[in-house]
Amino acid sequence: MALSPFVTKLSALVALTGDEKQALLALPFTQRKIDRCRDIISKGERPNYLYILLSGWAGRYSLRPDGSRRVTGFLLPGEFCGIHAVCNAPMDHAITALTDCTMARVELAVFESASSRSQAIVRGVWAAKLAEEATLRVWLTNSDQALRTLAHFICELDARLHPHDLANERRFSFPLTQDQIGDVLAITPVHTNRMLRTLREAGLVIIGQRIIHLPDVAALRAAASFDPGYLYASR
Amino acid sequence: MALSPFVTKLSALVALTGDEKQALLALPFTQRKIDRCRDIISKGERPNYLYILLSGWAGRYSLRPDGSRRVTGFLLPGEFCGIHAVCNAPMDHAITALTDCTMARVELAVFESASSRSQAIVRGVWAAKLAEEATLRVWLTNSDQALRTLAHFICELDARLHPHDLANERRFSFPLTQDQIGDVLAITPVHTNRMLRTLREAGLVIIGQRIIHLPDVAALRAAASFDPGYLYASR
DNA sequence: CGCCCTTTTGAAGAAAATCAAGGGCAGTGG
DNA sequence: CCACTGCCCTTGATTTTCTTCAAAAGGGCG
Repeated sequence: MALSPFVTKLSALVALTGDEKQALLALPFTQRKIDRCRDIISKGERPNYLYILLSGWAGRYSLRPDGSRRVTGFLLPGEFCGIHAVCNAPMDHAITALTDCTMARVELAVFESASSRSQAIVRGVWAAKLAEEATLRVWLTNSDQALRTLAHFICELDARLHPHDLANERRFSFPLTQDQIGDVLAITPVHTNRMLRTLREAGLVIIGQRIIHLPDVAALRAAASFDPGYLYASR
Repeated sequence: MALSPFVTKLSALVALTGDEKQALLALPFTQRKIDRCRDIISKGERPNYLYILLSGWAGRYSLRPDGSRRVTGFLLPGEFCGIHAVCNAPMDHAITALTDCTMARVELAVFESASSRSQAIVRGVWAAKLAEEATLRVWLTNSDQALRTLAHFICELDARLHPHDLANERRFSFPLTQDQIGDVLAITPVHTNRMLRTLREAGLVIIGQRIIHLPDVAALRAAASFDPGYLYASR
């Protein structure tokens, strides 16, 4: 069931019937692997597909006049992009593989015909879009202090990766380099390193060997003033 | 023709037929004035209307944990908000009157029935939404240096207010205080003042008496690395 | 005039960038 | 098996950018 992460993701946003889930799982798609650091969609492109991330982490980014990169959003397994294309607009930004990725591509026309038969699917896509927009606003609002921004970002990743996990301690794969984190938070890698050290010394976040350990999620969320409401993942 | 700014705005994004324009102008609406600094839509609300700004400037904003405000987007005459509500989601942010405003409200059901009869109107709304999203990404990407961010912001306002003006010199009403600009750029009002002085001394931007004067738009755009493509206002 | 709001400027301090240098570790090739 | 290389992480010292605190000046309006 290769598309099942997509179904899981949509189910977190809206209630889907068994038939709707089956329809999604039955969508025809092509699959391909993308190496880390390669673009999945380039700026200016007009994609003809709905792209669904099956494994790995990907990111939306833009370039500054000086050539530096700013990551403006994340794609985690089950999440999608390319929807842009419904109005045939060129991409205003690019999407890149932050780790090695596996992507599924569904032809837009095929997906549209499936969604035309289900109001819930349409609402799910809308909800995902709204959450993305809300996330952009949260990132804008939170960009005042690097330490809190970093803590908030880690909370967001945790909440998006484990929407139903109620435990207060977490340990999960965290494949980003400090350079990449810097591109996300708009700070230098040196400063990223120092802020991570501060969080480590506070006993809130330990990263090592591409694994992150959060000994006390509640304390981390408090430090970050994190409220997951903007992710619209209440279901 | 009270809704004509709305028609003008949509026309800038998609081609509308005479019939479509007439249908929009014939939409029933209620009108009201909102004083500066008062909220138009609050956070958490589920608006039942499409709100169209007829005069004045409004802004989307969120509050930080410390109570300070971050403006995450602008509404200029003819632009709208409340579309959020199509999926009955609560507002993740609030909308406030940055100056005294006049707003029109159209019942969502009424607007939806009008748009169901015109694919162009639907595409116009989508295009506006995409431009808004692209703008959020540009703001995120550009938040590295206060001077360039300020110059870029002024370029954006100019481009949105005068999409068809090809002259290189501009003079127009600019009702924001330096406090408000600070809330937009996420810098202190003191620093806003200093950056404005720098732009004034460079002969790029002169603000006084709620009027802004741009003696050399091309030079300002160059200094800001401003490219209006993300506004999707090519028409 | 006197009040409030806004703008302006100065001086000191905090936050983050920049510059620079090592160190660990995995993979590669002799 | 070990040296080499490339990538990533870590830390220190210095400089730039922006904030904070404080004070004063301008402008519109009762």
